[in-house]
Amino acid sequence: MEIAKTYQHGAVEAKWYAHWLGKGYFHSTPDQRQPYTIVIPPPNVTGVLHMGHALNETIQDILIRRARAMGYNACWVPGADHASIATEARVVNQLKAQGIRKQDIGREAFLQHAWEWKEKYGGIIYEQLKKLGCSCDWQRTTFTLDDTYSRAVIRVFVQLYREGFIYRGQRMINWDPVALTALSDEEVEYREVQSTLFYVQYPLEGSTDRITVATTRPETILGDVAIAVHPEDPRYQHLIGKYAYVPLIDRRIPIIADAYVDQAFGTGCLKITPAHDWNDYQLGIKHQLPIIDVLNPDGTMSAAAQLFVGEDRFVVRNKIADLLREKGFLAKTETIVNKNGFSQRSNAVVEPRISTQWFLKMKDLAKPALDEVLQRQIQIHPEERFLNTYRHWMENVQDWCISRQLWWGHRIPAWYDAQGNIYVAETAEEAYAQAHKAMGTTDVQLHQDEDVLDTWFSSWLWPIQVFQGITQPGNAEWRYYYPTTVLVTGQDIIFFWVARMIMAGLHFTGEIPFRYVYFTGMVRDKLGRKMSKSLGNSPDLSQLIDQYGADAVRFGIMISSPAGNDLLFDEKGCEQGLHFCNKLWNALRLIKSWEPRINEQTKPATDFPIKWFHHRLQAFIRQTEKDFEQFRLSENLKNLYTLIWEDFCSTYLEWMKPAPDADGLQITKSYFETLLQLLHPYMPFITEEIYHQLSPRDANDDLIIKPIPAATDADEEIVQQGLLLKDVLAAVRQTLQMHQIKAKQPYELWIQTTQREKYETCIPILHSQLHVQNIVFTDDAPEQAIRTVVGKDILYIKIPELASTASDHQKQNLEKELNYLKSFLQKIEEKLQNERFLQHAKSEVVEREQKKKQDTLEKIRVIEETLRTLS
RNA sequence: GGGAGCUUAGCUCAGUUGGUUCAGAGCAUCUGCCUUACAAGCAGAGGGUCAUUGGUUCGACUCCAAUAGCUCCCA
Repeated sequence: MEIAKTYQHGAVEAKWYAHWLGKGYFHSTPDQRQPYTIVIPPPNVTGVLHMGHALNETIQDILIRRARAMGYNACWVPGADHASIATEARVVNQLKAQGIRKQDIGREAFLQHAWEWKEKYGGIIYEQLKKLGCSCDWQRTTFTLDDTYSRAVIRVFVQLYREGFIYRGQRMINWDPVALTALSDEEVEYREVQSTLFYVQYPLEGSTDRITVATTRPETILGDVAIAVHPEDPRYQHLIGKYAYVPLIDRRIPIIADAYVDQAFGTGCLKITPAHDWNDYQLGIKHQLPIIDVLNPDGTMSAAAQLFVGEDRFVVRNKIADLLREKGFLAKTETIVNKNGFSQRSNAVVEPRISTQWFLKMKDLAKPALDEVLQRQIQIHPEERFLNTYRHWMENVQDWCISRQLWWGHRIPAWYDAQGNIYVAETAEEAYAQAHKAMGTTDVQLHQDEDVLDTWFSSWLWPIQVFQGITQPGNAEWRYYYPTTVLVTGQDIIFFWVARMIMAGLHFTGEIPFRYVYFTGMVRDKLGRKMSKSLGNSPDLSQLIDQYGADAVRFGIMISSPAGNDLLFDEKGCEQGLHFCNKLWNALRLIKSWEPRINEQTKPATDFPIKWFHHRLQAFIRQTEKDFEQFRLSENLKNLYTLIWEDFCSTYLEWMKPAPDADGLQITKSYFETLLQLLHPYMPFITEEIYHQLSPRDANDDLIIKPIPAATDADEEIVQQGLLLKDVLAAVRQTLQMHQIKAKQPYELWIQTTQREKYETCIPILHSQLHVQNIVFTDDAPEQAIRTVVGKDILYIKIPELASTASDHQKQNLEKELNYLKSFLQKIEEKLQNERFLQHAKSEVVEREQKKKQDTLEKIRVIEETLRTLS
């Protein structure tokens, strides 16, 4: 069969994905083997795959494919979360475009629209994962709003409520005035913005003086209830205990002292607005100040504000400033940079707001979750970077606001009676039963809480509930797959997800949810900027795959992403991947071209290449085992790339030319197969394709499931001999090139060495690689020859017409080398003469230094001799 | 303001227990090649005071401290 001259990725990738699926290779069921389990960090159902996902999912696929080939029962569970805020926002917008408001159609109808939306767009991300080659067990696809999953969420809510972890209370929370919902602390992003600092003068009671307060939020002065100064601030001692008037509305407020106030900021006077600022809220409680909420939920001014009622907070900010200026209360303004909180989902400026919400007490849940990690029951990679972050958050954890004022999500299973009593139960029937019992009558009307739960309150159960561990505790699948093996996720959701999954795992099952956590960095562009929609610097993944092929894209992503480091994505990497595919393809073409020629071949003159590559390969397989233990995927891929390109293609295959015999061909194919196996996790499609092109295969003989052989011991001696041979080849070629000797020009190679046996087996290779006429061993320098030095050996290139000279360049190089060796030697000698070194250093170290000294002396002798004959 | 991390070749990064046969890779650059697998290729070359300063040590890219610059997290 004729093999195409270039590799065509498109058709090949579609073909093999369908083949693997058809064979059921991705599907896992419990059996005798050890499980290797990964649960996908569920992407938003609203999402399309971006580069961050691509990095994440590629890593997971690499781990799962490797595990599958190492004989584990590999199970990768895919799925998505329902993304309350994001999805609801999409659906609301879609309805708005049709002139429909969600309040008008009601909860039921709205949810129907939302489900339709989910059916239509929710699967996009799965198709993209398939395109990328992800070997997920699609039969296990889970969605956080599935019926059973929802039951699990409700069940744990009820459990935690009964255990006293969940409470309902009025507290200050982060409010998203656009999405009209509470947010958790983690859903707020703080970013620097340019703001105006307004210096507002408050008239003092019983005086014509004024006190000046600096604020970036003049609209909130309408909610001011006090002015605070530092108790030791000499400027304001006389004012403590006095009263001032809020400009424009003339509210009489006290001037209080509190050490919290920063004397250096602004004027050293702080206005206190407990309803609209976290710190003011605390101060308000401490000093028993009233709370005046001047904002409506949508960020407009409330009736309590008295002025500008119903107008937006940002509009009012300017209007108030103008009015203050007009009335003479505005002393001055300056521009400053401060940090504002933004909603991760809607990007609205978050408003601190006092509101009644449901909270989960975190302290007692966090403690065991921290301990397990500190005791390394769960190992974080890379640890040095993220363990401290994890610990810090866990030690300072705040209660988690878990209610959201939305409809798309798990409705809070709490019912209220007319008196406001709360009944928390898994079903309405149970809630009624509770109410009947409590009230001693069946004449009760209950109303369920309107709010839903934070999306993360469902996804923290993910590793347990994808195996029904909550709804069917102790079931066989759960027992088999849980705890899962490794969680791969971005460092940005360490708190959202990782920490809470560990808490949930320990609390609900008594076991950790996974043994390893592998954190990836952020994907940035090649200039180091975060990828974002607004910058437009995020490449379209589908387009990238169409252009380069999924294998090349996976290669491009992995080749530059060491664990935990940010990945500076550059399309160049994909191009390199594409070239690599081409290289592999051509290796296939070469090997296949040998097939019809094996009969012509007699036994090769040396089996050194075969021996050498065998040991080289064994050493690599062993190293690979270590690399995967330490999640050093990028390094492993780099080394594999070099092994294939340099050692296999440029070295081994060249050394086997013009063609091997039948046995040699067989061995060559088996080497190639092993390389393909090692590469398969990174580049699944082309490796499977080449595997099948290389030899006819039985029906169930596919690379994806072919077990990777265990490494045998590598003979370091033979590996070294290969390196020597490579050095000799390079030295001769370099010398020829420097003397501008054409490749076809005949010459003789004389070798002066004390390790003749190392050369002898390789002479046929020297002949085939160097087009040398004759090779001889010598003990003396021949006449009329160019010299070059390899280690302790001297090579002479004899060309009758050329004088016995070296180029200046070559001399310089030798001199440079000599200087280096001499200073090297000096340092070794100093060391060996140093009493304290001999006393303190281990005996192996001293021996090694002595060996180094001998070797170096020998090399120096050789170079000096060469230089002498050159001059 | 509190905390963490980073700083090695033009760029992106390796360098695992301190001991110059380890200062390395890829990309980029330069030179020579259309050698019958591959020009998406082959064969070579150049390039670094390992941020700075001090300390520990017989010995520091590696450990410690300070300084500078960068990044991230938290408030």
